Amino acid sequence: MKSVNIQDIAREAGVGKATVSRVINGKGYVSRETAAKVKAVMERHHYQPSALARSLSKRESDAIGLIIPEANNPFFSGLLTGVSEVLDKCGYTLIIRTSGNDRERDYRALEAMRYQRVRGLIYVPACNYESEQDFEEMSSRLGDLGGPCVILDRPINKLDCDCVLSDNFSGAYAATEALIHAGHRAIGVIAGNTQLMIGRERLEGYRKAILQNGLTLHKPYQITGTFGQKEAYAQVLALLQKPDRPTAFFIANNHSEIGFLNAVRDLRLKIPADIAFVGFDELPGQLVFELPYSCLNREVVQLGAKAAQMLIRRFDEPARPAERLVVVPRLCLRGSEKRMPKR
Amino acid sequence: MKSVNIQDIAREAGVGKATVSRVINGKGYVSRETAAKVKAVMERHHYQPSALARSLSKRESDAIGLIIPEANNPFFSGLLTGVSEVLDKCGYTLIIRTSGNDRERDYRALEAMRYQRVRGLIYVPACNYESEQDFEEMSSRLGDLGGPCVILDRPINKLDCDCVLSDNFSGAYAATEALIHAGHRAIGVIAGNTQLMIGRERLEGYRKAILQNGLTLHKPYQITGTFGQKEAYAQVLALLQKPDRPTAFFIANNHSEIGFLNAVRDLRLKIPADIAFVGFDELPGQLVFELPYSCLNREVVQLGAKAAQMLIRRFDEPARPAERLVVVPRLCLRGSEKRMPKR
DNA sequence: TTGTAAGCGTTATCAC
DNA sequence: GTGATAACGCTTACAA
Repeated sequence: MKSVNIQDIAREAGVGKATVSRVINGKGYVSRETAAKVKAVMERHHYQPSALARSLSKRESDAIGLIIPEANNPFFSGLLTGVSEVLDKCGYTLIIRTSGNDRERDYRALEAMRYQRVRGLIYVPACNYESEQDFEEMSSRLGDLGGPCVILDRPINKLDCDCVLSDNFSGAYAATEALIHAGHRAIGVIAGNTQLMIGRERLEGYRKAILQNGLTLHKPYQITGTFGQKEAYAQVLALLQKPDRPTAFFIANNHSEIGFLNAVRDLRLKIPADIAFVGFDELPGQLVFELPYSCLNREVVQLGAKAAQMLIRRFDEPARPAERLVVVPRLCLRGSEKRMPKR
Repeated sequence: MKSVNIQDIAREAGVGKATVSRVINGKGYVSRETAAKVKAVMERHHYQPSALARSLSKRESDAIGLIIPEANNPFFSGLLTGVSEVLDKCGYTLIIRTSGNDRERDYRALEAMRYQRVRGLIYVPACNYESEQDFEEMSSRLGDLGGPCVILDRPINKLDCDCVLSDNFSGAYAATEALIHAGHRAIGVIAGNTQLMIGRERLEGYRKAILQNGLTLHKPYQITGTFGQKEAYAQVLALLQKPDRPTAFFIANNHSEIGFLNAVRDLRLKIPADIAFVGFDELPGQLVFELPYSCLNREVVQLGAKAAQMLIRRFDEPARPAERLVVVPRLCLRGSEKRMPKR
């Protein structure tokens, strides 16, 4: 890591390093000629100041941390894209870390960010840290960070902090209602991970829509606590083989949706003739194959961009009360929600 | 960015900061009791040293840069995942930046990495920098970086530098040969971006396979220079409507494959009965939908992990000759390559 | 308008 | 074993 430093430049230009610093930062008085001379020397040596030294000296880094559960998931890589675009544009540096949805790794990621003295953090927590103890722990850790934080996608209750969230409840409500409006009466739900708050919110949206529309909740139609594709597959397969199976499903997440689709395929059912549904988020490749699957659509890249903007804004107005942006997912009906006349 | 520093700890523990430093780094002599005392104070204050100061002092940062064209693409987010896993495990910090396949942004990314004084760089270039001038420019910039670099996926000719590449030629050759072995004689190619070397290598693999197997190259069957889905769509649509159309295609990349599939769908052709193919890389969602599309499969996450390992290894052995890892894509035949008897 | 010098939070080199 | 002290490369008063 040996390279020319400000001192070298100063010496060669025959000025003091303060002057070079002024030139670099374009502030403070410095005469036209001196500036030109210094610039020439800098160019000649391809001089690039050290962010390390600069941050240390200014007591303020230009690095921003991003913690996401996984990079290899279209939702999170969409967030990353949005964040990255904004930060690039604004001249910040992006430090990224994944938690694998694991609490310990999440803590380690937080510590790594503190170690790097990030100016701020954009954070998709591995879980919601709901118990009193977990919450305290998390509050303390976020406090130790020493900079602002924007919580993204997965809320942490009671945390007085900027956040960018989805309105999971409304989304689920709208999706379920779309099925009702299409004429369905027997509607099931595949709720996904109800350990996560977003999972529970979606389940509640479904329930509310059912009840508000004069239908009744039917326990066996509610597949909850399925965390992955496999579990969803098995449970959907079982439910669909019963005589009084639902005619439609609201499917609260991607993984479950894939399990569902596999089950439907194995049972040789037709969508939507035999079974209808509305999902949450586009499936990877759904647009590629132009499949007529209805879903709740979130502008994922936008979500990430918003979070980054919010964080940057917070740098300028540290005292402004915490902001809470809740984005309502857009319902995209493409046909899979339809109720077909009995054949 | 105000937090307790090594001085505060030293004062409170009643020792010198050198001692605290020794405790932090676990090297140098320090008595059991002193160490315990210091550790207690550090814990009490949640003390975390500053990577900034540490790097500056050691003249060596633990940040590693990653430059990729886009984050929102399964191939690159797979690389990112692999890189990230290895770096996390080895205690490095990951700084990421995207180029959008744009040369200027690529340069800016490189500069950002230098600014941050990354210890090393993992780099998927925006293009191959093939002209003499571009090459010189790039060499110089990589040299200025002051640390080792691993080139990933897209080679830069003549650059004496570690790299992790795919054997595009062999892959294309194998894919084309699979079509030949399946009984096809009229085989086309959709070569994608022949501006990029990987595009040309794939085209060459196709050509060699055709010739080596006693077939002849037919110009109209070779769709080259298509950069995206739209162009591929239009050209495939045109070609497939000709009377002497190919019975099969080797499709050199994802975007082209999507264009191809759309054209095939719009012409109501059946795969593989009417038209067969083998693609390069899995399509996003291909596995989800369990589509029987044959392709060349690269262990993407592995590729990223390999690059990271190679970089880290280079830190320890700076003098070792440049390493060049060329991974041969694995051919996955799932049915779309078949030649069906004439109906 | 410019230079000097005192930090910023570490590590590393010495003496003790 | 331990503690001053001088780097590291930069910014920022403060003088000049």
